[in-house]
Amino acid sequence: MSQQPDPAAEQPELLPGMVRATARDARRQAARSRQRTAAQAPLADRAPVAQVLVDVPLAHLDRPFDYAVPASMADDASPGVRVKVRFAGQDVDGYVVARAERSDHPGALAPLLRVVSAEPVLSTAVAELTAAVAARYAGTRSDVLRLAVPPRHATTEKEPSPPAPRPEVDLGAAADAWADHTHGPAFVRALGAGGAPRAVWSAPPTADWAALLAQAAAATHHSGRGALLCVPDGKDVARLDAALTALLGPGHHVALTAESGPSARYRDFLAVSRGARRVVVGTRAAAFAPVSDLGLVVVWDDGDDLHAEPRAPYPHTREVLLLRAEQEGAAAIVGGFARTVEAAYLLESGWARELSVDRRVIRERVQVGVTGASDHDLARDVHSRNSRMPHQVHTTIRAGLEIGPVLVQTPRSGYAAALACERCRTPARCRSCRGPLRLTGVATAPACRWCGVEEPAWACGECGHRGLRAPVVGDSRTAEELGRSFPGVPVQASSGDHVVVRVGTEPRIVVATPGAEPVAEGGFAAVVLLDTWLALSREDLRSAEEALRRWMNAVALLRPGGRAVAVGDPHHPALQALVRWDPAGFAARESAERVSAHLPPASRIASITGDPGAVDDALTLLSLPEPAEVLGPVAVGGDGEVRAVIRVPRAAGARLSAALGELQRARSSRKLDAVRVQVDPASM
DNA sequence: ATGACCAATTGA
DNA sequence: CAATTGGTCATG
Repeated sequence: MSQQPDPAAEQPELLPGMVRATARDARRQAARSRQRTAAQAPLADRAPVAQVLVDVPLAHLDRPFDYAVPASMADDASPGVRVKVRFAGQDVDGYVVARAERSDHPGALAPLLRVVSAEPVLSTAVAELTAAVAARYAGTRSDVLRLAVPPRHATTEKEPSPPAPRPEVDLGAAADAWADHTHGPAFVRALGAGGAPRAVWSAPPTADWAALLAQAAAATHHSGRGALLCVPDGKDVARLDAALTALLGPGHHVALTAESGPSARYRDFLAVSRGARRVVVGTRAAAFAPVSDLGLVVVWDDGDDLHAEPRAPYPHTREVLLLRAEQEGAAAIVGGFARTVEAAYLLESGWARELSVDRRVIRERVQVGVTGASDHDLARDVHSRNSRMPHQVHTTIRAGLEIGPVLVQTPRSGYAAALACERCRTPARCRSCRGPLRLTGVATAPACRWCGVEEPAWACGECGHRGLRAPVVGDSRTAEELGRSFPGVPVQASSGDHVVVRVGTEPRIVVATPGAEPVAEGGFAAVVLLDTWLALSREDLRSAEEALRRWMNAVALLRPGGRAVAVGDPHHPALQALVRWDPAGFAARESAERVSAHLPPASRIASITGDPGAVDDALTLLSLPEPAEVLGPVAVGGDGEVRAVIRVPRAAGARLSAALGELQRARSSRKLDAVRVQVDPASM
């Protein structure tokens, strides 16, 4: 034991802070001797120190603390178990992350109060993952842990998790299923041989994506490793669940969804954490599932905003899974019918390879056309059904009904609040600030959403027309109109809380909002996309990417040989990409545009939101990496809050996250007003 | 968060 | 001079 030299003895001229530090040392010394004299229960013979992550919401306390392990808890207090400890005078919950022979802590250690349960619920891999996710999103580990570990359910914990039967996987059949994809069979064989290939998968229209992913999971299972597949919603979980059951039989996999209650949720979690189930499918919450010996992660349709966690620190499923793939050496598939710019970036950076089907093959499978409202129709009747549903829509539906069911996709009602010119569909904008106009009430004048100026005498800047069109054409009205046009044909609506999951082969019309499209047995005979201009008029960075994703997801439901028609502007790049079925080209172009506009994923951005004073303090406290740009702060929402946006080149992304984490720790220890920090916010 | 501690400030 | 308030630091 070497004695620390007393700084006061060597440096006569002291800063005031150092004097305080000496006083602090004296206090600490006193506390130490007090504890040393306290009566102690016998400690564990081996590894008497437990490193514990305590569940406190403070950023600057977000690290493990050492505790003494009483002999009575020596066996139970293993890494991953829940414990109760005394912390800052309070009894708090925590997780043991490791056991050690000794501690770096200079003082005496407080003992663990209690091992809540000997069930190890936090695996080493997931513990490391939560650290990486917290660092990446400048959040606290305790917030991430709440997303990763479900609440305990004591009665469920007593039940055993029956082990899965030995799987029988036909690796050859799995490779064959992917035969029409370039490199597909090789990819699947690599999974089966224990490899960790990484792919961005552009699924071709009509593909049974769930069956293909099930084959990939089965091949991974064959290699003795686990697989984790995350999809946007419960409907997709059900579809993948069914595909896995069909392929592996029951008892090999588990489906985790938000719908199941706390007991079922914990039971399924335990089946995974105990290693009784190695194939897991679920929604975004499943991204943290403690799959043992993880061999493959899959995110399907990563552009769907359901993959963005709405709770702090707002992690995205794709990012969580890609972190896992890196940390656990697993293979990865980022798949979808459409392609996000983030997926395109994975290819550009060489992190992943492309899995796709030759475009010539795709064009043989489905035909996609665009039809605009003809000038003739517009001139005759601007309000008419004809301009919204041109002649070609009716012929496509009629031809489709000869063969089977027809899907009509219509944007969600109230989906875009912006108004547009009734005649030429140009979005209506404020004359003073160019902001979008909206209606605040039924009998009021349109007003600007940005500056609030009213425009009672608005006229279209493009065509001079004075009529405005409110974009509220609900799916029920569309269904009504179609019912009149096709008498005798059953018309079904699928949207919101009335989602139709499956339809059969018999002719019918299904009117669905994006994301609520049913799957048709054998595929739809025809697909119609209405009001495409509406999705494109949205005020968002990703509106074109998002629109194309929704259209492709609908068109993909066609049967081979099916036809689709979209009503819209044939010159719009998103519709051209749809017609050519070119998700790769579109994403690459968007990606290039983002690079030149310094937007993600080429840049990393973060937002700081809160009261003006708090945001100001935060920006002062923040030591930004070079180079960085601060935009704002600007007012956001009606409650007096402001938001500042920080932008750095992607290479400085990790340093930005670190600086923001440092900011949160400094802020929390100095009791400054809270600000909300979001790294890569889902929407701006 | 919560508490301990110290220094500066206030009031009689 | 004591009582009160505010800032800083630590939490094992």
